[in-house]
Amino acid sequence: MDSQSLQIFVTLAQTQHFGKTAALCHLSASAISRHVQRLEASVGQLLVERDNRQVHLTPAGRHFLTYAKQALEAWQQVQRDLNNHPENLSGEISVYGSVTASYSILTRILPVMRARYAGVELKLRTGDQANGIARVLSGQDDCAIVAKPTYLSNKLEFLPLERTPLHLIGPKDNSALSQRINLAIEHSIAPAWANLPLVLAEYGLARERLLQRLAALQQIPFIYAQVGGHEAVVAMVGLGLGVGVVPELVIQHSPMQQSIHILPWLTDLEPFILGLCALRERLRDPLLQALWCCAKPDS
Amino acid sequence: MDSQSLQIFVTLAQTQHFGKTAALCHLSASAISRHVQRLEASVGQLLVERDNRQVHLTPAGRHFLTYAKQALEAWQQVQRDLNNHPENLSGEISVYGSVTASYSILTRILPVMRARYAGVELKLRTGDQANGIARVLSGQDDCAIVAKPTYLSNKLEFLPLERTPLHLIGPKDNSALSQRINLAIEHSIAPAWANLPLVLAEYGLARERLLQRLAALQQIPFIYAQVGGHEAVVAMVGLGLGVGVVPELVIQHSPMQQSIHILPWLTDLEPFILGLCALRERLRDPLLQALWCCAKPDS
DNA sequence: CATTATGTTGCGTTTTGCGCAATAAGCTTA
DNA sequence: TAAGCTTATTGCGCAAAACGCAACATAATG
Repeated sequence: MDSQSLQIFVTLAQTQHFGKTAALCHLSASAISRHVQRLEASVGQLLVERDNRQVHLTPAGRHFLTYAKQALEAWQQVQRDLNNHPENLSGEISVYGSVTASYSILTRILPVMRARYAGVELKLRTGDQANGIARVLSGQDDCAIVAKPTYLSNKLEFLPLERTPLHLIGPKDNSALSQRINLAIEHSIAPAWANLPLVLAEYGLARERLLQRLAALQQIPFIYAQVGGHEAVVAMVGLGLGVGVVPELVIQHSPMQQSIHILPWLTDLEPFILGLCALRERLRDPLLQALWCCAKPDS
Repeated sequence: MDSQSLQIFVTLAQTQHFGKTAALCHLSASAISRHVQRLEASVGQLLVERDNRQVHLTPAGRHFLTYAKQALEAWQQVQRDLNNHPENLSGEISVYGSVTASYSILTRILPVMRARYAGVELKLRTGDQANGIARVLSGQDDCAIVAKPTYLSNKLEFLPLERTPLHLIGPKDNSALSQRINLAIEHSIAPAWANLPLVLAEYGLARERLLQRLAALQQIPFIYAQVGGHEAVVAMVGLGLGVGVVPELVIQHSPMQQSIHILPWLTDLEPFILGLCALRERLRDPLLQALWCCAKPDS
């Protein structure tokens, strides 16, 4: 028995759907399936009636659900008690991050913070994710959602939260560029980087990794445009202006998702590790600690 | 959070000693240490004050202990509920196994059975472990504690419970045999099997694995004696009559433990997987099911 | 009858957990 | 004070568990 499996079971009971549960729990459907199977094996009883079309709880499952909810509640309670969350804690923390990062990460953290510390105001500042570390170091913001850089100042503390791969994307329209790309893909021809207009972030990890990689391939890139933020890269690529490298999360949350596609080149770029970053010194602030605790997996 | 870690924490709180906790939980001390560290990390609070000489709980640890006990109790309760243990279940089950097997495995299962089903009488029959499967197949006993054989009849169900390596043991006295062995070990000489008196079990997995292995090495064994049961092998080896192969568990529980030692040869024999074995057909009997549930790890 | 939606299974890869051995740190004894 | 013991922790190699992907099975839908 572990809290993750219980959480999954409770979610499944709510959604009545493996796929949706998988999305909510950041796992694959097969992982959900096996979690439930393990649970059933450990109690020796069928908990969920699966019907390939709809899922609903068995009587045993309903009983187990009340247990699971109570157990999770007790677990959260003991965590609150031990960190003796001063629920009258109040104040303001500023969090810096890209729109996308806020979307995917903050949506999980914010409700927990709200519930535990009604008095704490989170001030969200959005901008290019690549600026995050600088803004934390300079004290402009209390913490930031950033990708873990290769080297990290030891003044900073980093809490890893999510991992997302980097993809090379291209436009999906009927432009000459698209057709050239598709032709190359169909014939499994390596891309001609010197003729492939590149939309790059002005700075940041995605830019570095792409350029390093091309250098290693002894290719000279044709940089068409440099923009601030991955969201802008997706937008420009979607408009057919070139190809670019962005984290998968940005693609998933982009309104232009339909206008671009992932190209089968450079598929082994090192993925982004997204997480919270703050000055180690500042982490002694109870407000930041509270945020840190809420952000931790298995909160 | 998982039930194993909670159980470990509760045990540690009782024993106040990592080593003893490790033994009780069938783990190494380092594993215990890391379990506690994980727990502390997940609640963000020191739970145990370690002093390299004595361990005692912090205030947070005492609070967590009450939680852990309740959580484990609730978990056991929900398992009982779901299997709707008929506490007035009564009857008799016969369990066959060697003295050693009973010692190491039944001591864990019996208390649980007693607590849950006061009315069920467990009849323990001891004998050579190697007979277990035959006795179950012939219906003489309801179930047996046996080592998992290479091939298992599909009429049988096997529930793995413990794993214990096979060791080659020799006498520790000052006999000529001991001296010859020690000399060979000191000079890293391979054993001369043809001159090394072997004490073998009459039949069973340990015998098979040893003989197969020697055949693979193209060695002709000098079989000095064949006896029934691993315990007897240890006894004869302890008396200085030869060397033999027995599971580690048998050594640990043998009164002759001081008279023998493990030889550094044949160290990679496939280990024994000890567990419960019963006829699949008979497992529908609620009494056997009850025993099965109590035996399961994480009961 | 083909199609779509959805849960499960096989398989290769990654992550986690474990034991062993070395280490560190306190207590006891000479 | 130093040597010896006891006991928790850490580094490292390895084995088991968990995960994702893709293929599969099955039932509702058009």
